[in-house]
Amino acid sequence: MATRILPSHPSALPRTHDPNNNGSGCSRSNNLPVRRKAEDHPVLALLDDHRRLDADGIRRIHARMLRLGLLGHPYSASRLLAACSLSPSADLRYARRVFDHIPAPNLFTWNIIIRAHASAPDPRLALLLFSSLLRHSPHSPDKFTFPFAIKAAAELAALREGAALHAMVAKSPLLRSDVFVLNSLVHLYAACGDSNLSLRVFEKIPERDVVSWNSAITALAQGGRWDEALQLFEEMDGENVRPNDVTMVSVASVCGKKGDLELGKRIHSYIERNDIKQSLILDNALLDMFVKCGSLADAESLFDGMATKDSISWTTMLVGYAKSGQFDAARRVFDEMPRRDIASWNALISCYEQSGRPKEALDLFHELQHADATPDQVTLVAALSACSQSGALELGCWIHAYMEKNNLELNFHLTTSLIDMYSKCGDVDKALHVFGCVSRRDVFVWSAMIAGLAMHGRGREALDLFEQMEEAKVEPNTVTFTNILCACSHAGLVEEGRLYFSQMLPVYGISPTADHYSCMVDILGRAGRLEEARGYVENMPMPPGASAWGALLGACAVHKNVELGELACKRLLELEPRNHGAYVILSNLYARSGKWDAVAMLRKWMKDSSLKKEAGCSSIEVHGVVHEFLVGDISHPMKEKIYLQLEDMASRLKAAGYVPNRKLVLQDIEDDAKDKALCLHSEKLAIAFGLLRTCSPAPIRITKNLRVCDDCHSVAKLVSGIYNRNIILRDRYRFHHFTGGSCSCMDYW
DNA sequence: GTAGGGTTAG
Repeated sequence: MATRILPSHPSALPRTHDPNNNGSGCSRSNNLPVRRKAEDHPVLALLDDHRRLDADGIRRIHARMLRLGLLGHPYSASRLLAACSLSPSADLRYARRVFDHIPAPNLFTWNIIIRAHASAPDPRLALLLFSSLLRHSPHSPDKFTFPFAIKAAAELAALREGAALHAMVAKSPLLRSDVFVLNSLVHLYAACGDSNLSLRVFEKIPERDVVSWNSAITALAQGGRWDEALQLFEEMDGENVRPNDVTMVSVASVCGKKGDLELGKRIHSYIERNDIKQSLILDNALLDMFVKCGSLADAESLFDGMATKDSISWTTMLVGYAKSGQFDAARRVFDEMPRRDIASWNALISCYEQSGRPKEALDLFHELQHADATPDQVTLVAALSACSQSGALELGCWIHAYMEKNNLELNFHLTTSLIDMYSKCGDVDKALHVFGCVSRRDVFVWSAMIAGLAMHGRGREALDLFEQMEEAKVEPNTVTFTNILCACSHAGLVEEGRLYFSQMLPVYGISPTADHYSCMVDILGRAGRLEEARGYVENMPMPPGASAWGALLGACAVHKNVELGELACKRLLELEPRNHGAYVILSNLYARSGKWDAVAMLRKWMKDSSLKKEAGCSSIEVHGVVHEFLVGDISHPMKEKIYLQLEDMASRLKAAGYVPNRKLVLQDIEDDAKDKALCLHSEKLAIAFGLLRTCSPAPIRITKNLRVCDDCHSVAKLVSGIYNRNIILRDRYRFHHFTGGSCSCMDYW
């Protein structure tokens, strides 16, 4: 902490105790009608009820006190400072100016000004004032000072400064047994993320009060030690400390995090039985608990009965509906709530985005531009993630520019989101640019960049980056390794993949998870080493999941191994009976191997079991607006032009010798209809729209929710040559850059 | 001589 930059405090200057100096710069008149002690001047009585004073009232009293010379008296001055620091309309800059003009502030005055800053937006000032107190005043901090200073350190999660304060406390017998001081230390260590230290302090408190227990329970709750938090709650009883509303807030929050509805209901009735004080915060915590436990009915009935509600109450209900898929109800709550703050917007935007509804998320983000709220970092992370999902590069760029224009600080989270957005929207070089511009990178930032290079098939660069990450002494985590293995897979780097996989545990201390094994299956399978891949699946230390069997099935489809493919598909379907993709890949495998009977059988079976395929959906962004297409979509306002463009494409492709790949159509229909179904695939509609609405040299960027089909892949290649346009297509697994008639994936995906 | 610590959403 930069305590040295503290501006010198006026009180630090040597002072002569001139009775005529009232500290206001004017000489006191000797002609006061009645001489009275400054401490009981009637004007001070006006400050008694400072909760009711507004800024003007304080200013008037301040002026009178100046005229009367009362600010030269430490006690009277402290009364004014208390009023202007603690009144609800407190203006801290004003308070600070008053403080700076008090000639000899007493300890009470120091405590007030430190307290006021500890819970203000910049708690660093409280710590600066504390160090100024130490260095420039004749007073020593007391049992009142420390809780405020420690609170400031807690707000900043400043472990080093907090520990220094703790060390000072430990030297004084009076301080180290004061329950207020100790409670604030329990809170401090929790806020710094060290629940162990927090508990150590708690255990040494000689006479614990309810706040001690609450602080310790909260420390455990926030440290993810839910069961221990509940255990501590039970222990309170044994020590004859009655839980209060604050206790129950933490306990309810733990129930929510555990998702334990039964326990939550018991807690709810405990609150009613034990006459725990009602509070808005407690009601909100219970609401949140019911929502997290998935009981909307309980949440609704509590919400309906609440006498007062704030935007947290409304937002919690909104999230409840959204998380249970009732987006109309969520939107209704959003529209009905009396006051929407940025958090309400964030909640709905995030819910859309996290439920795979990026278009709704971005529509709402657009709506926010005209609303009475300002996007914050949470908003932008959610919006960027929605851009990533739908491939909305233009909007993503706009958000990036918005951040720069508004000097929004690029924290790790936002940096990661930006890199992820640029990578997933197809502009990995822009992602690299962002990566190169930030000076500090945590493991998530590095991992996102490695993932970006991986999905574009730039495996070598991804591995180089990993080496740089090691040189920068950033420890990789389990996600980093998934991304590295993914890079090896997309670039066909078999030996490298094998090497990194084998080093995970012995060198990096990270146990390979099912995901990592699946990546290995993918790496080996793609390279045609099917038996070795099968060995990985069968010798995993955990039961192989759908992703491992899926990787093996995909590899079998590429390398036309029907027997192993059937086995992998069977195992996959045992785990995920409704995995439509598995049937499609198996059917493609049969078709490629000329097993038409099997194709027909599979087709019939799928029809009989009325298995619904996840609808293929392609989106393309033009001038900041995302357009979505389903197969055969006729809902777009420009549908006539799009279908004319498709006809143009069909005739030019035919002239180039293209034959539709009917084998890929699973429906039992005539050849003509098959051709039609093929040419109406969502990615072709999006390509047609892209040809219409964008101009060379801008690439046509398309995002597809499923794996791109063989036929669309061939068409995209041809279109890139015939129309001389670059097409960048992102499918569920990777990017395809189509240029001059060929694709960056070398037809291997 | 005055006062203090702990709690809810995204």
